[in-house]
Amino acid sequence: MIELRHLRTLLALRETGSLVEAAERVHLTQSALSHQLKDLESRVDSPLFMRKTRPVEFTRAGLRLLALADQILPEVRKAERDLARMAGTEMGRLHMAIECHSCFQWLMPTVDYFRDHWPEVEIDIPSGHHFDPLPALAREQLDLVITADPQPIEGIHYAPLFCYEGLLAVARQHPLAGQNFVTPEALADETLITYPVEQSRLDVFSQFLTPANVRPREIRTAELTIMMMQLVASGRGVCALPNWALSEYLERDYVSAVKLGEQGVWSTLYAAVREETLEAPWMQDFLRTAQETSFAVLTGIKPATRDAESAA
Amino acid sequence: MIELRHLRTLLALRETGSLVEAAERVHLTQSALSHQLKDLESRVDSPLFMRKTRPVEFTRAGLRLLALADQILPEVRKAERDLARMAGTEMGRLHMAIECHSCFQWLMPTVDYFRDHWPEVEIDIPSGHHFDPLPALAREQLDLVITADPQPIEGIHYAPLFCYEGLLAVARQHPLAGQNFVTPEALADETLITYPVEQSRLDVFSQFLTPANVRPREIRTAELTIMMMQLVASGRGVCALPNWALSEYLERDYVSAVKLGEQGVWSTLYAAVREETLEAPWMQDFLRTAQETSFAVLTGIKPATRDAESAA
DNA sequence: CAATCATGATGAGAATATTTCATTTTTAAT
DNA sequence: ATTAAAAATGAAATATTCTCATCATGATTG
Repeated sequence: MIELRHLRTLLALRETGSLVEAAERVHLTQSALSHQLKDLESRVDSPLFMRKTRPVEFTRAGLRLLALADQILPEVRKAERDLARMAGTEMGRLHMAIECHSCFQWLMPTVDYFRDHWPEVEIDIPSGHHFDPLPALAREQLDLVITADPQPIEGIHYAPLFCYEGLLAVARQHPLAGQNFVTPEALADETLITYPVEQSRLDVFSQFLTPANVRPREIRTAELTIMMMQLVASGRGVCALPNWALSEYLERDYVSAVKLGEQGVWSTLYAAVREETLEAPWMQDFLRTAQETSFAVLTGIKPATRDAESAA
Repeated sequence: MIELRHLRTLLALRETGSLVEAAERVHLTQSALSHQLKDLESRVDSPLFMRKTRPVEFTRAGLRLLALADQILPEVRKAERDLARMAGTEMGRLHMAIECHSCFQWLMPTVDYFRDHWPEVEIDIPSGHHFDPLPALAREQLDLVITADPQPIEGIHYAPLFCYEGLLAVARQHPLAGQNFVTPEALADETLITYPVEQSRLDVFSQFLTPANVRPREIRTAELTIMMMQLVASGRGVCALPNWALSEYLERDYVSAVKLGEQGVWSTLYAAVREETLEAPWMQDFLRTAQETSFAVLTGIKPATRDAESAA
């Protein structure tokens, strides 16, 4: 007999494209998933997907099960929500901090969904906090932190959301436009536009400029992505942003983008939560929604793994 | 996390009204079900039903889960059907014998459903067989037998369908009409109308008249229930039929009905199948459909799940 | 072209979860 | 009250699911 567990696994597999990552998402080992899927295949007496392709490719049987999963798992979630509400356990608090400034773009739909469906949970993104988010999380001043820099802290769980590449946005007529990639040194004579946060929190610095010991000629800050784009488009500077944050401007040929170094600069975003709150049904729901939403945002670009991207 | 197993159990519990019977239906012990439900209640953190009433009464949380079950289990079954078809395993044969003559009433919808959804399975109700059905089942001449008299035979599984009471239909003006119950002796002067089958297969004889060593004055036979009803209504005899077969005539005050003896005469109908064929997905589907349909007939409820499906 | 690396498969044993058995408690009926 | 049926319970048995360690495979790279 098919069980919901199997359907959840298949969804994770479709979203991640590999057993290893799917396993991480459902909190199991790769081995467990391999066994589970083999068992499922014997139950339905058909292969479900091909393992030799990246990302995995589903068979007709696999697609049929995915369709079932898409159809019923949301209903199951709805029911779980209703039940959690009936249980009448006092609902929690969800105060978030977001280290990655561009994340508002895909986080806001998740927050909206959440406000609709868990009205009892007090949701907030306190701005202008001066404390370090991760310790504040451990101290229970925060309940969730979106971060690209997971530090192992006792009692903190990091749920991976997705992987993205940082690109350098430049004006279309800029000499760097059209290059395969830029070297750190090439930025020494540029004006770099960033969000107004510490440099150590910006991937361009921590993963690109600082290791090469380069500083840009000038640094300007802007609050909003659209403002950065205007500055870049008019040739008043360059800026580094996640691929998905740039995609809409690239499609409209508003700016150009170049890889940062030959390998590119990659990060994985995590949602950090305390292990106790991880169990709460609303937290589970939030994380799954966040993962799905981010997946949806990214699918316009490509599957979220580093290898898949750099291969392309 | 909720699993499909839990939903299937809850459905069985609603249909049977007690743990003992629900357990039988899902092929588990009463103890297992008690544990499983307690576990489920702790997962959703609410009681699901009251055990002190017969039949059990569901709480709001229990009803919510039942609604979920009604919604998604039919979809799961559809998927399983599609998968069985994709697996391309050769499809079986379903030749049935029906010992209980009135059963055609509720069996026909099941057969129709089945023909639509498992066109590959060769379904047939060979009539006019002269052999004993149960041995013929063991001999693989038949694949399913509807019977009220389960004899333990090696390799034969009896899936209980439902329990019913045999009632005596009499004319509205008949002296027995209105009595609380009839004694076997009261039938010694009556004309008894039966289906044209061996007396040993009729509950009135095997459970009522024969133990009291009484024979009715005369015995007439009729092929169809409606014909029996006409004879009874016009005072030309009495006849014993299952409560559910009589209900439509009782509602229209066409005839009256009396209990057979103080305790009544009760039987359970079983679907007998060979253990090997029990596993086949189409057989599972047939049995579940038969159980649901018979349940629906008994409660007078049209099963919503079937409607939804046949609409699609 | 070997060496490396990542992915997925596999077998054995560990850890969980589920089920049964034997028994007790509870409830309803006489 | 007494009894019979139903449900709960604890412990043991069983089944299942998972992890660990390891291996095979294929791709990538120097």
